[in-house]
Amino acid sequence: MHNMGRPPCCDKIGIKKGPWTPEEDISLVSYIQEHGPGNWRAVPTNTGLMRCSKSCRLRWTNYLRPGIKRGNFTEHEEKMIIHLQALLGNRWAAIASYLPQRTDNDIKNYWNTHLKKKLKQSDQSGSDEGVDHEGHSSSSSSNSHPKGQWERRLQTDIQMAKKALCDALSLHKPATATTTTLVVPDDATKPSSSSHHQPYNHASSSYASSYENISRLMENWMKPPNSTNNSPGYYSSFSNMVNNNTSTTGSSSSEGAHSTTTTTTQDQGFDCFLTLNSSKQYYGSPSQTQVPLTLLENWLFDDGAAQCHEDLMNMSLEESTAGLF
DNA sequence: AAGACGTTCAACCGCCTATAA
DNA sequence: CTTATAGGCGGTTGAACGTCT
Repeated sequence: MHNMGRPPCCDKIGIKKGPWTPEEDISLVSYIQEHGPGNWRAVPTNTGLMRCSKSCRLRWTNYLRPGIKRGNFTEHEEKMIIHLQALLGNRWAAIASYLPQRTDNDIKNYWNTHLKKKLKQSDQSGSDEGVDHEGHSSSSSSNSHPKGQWERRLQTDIQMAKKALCDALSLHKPATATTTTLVVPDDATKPSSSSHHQPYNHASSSYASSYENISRLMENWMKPPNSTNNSPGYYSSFSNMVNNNTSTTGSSSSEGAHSTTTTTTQDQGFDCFLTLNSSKQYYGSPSQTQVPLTLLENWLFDDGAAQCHEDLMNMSLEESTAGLF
């Protein structure tokens, strides 16, 4: 019956598309409350949602998942995105793994709508922060390189190794194990593990508290949206409520090896990042998260590192791979 | 006031990898 | 080993909204 071609991700017949309604959101959220995220294929069947599994997953990970922050990127976050994009290329999921409250989609959107433009402008005015821009030939991976995941990981690893080496050589900070930083991007490219293997039960209590908030949200949903708000008004209230009340949320995430366990006031994204290690408990490999943070701290907060980074970026991939293989 | 134009971002598409059968 | 499938990712789209003329 089935040909060799790519199988459809879901049965297209009768599948609803487009924006999610509050009712659908409630349905999805309450299902996940009970069963946890994952096994997305079963979600439409069990919830009665006329959505494909992918759509459900996307809706959850990019919008409904507790602990995500929307809009209002801080300067720190912006800088991080710029640096990480230069380092990792357009690997939004990997980048998002360093910004626990942000989704890859959000970061991608922010990059495309704000940062790209910004960087282009600063590029034209001749003032460059030492950041390699998207579209430049020295960019790590986004353009002319193969798109296979392992290749991208390899590239990232190489870049990280370069950076670690540079840090080690520059010696302007105590060398805190920067040489073992290669693990994270790899993990970050395998966020699925967080949703599949995450011990959901461990976080169930925090889930529960989250969903108490969600039920309160539902009350809000029943009210007419705030007139001053735009279409996502009820969603905003949802997000705010969740974010403001899930200080111990062990959110499940398919975005990366992270969760949010920190207090989430509006501008605490970066603090959150710095305390990320406190959240790794849900995802095993406890040592893996901490180390790259040290690295990142070095080069994100040390302006000198930008220059170093630029130097690294100017190294061609071929150079480095030639040495490695 | 209204139409044109620009921007934002939620959601979709199609490809990829991992894995189960 | 091959095939089928689920889940994940990045690129792209288009409706909604904002700003300009």
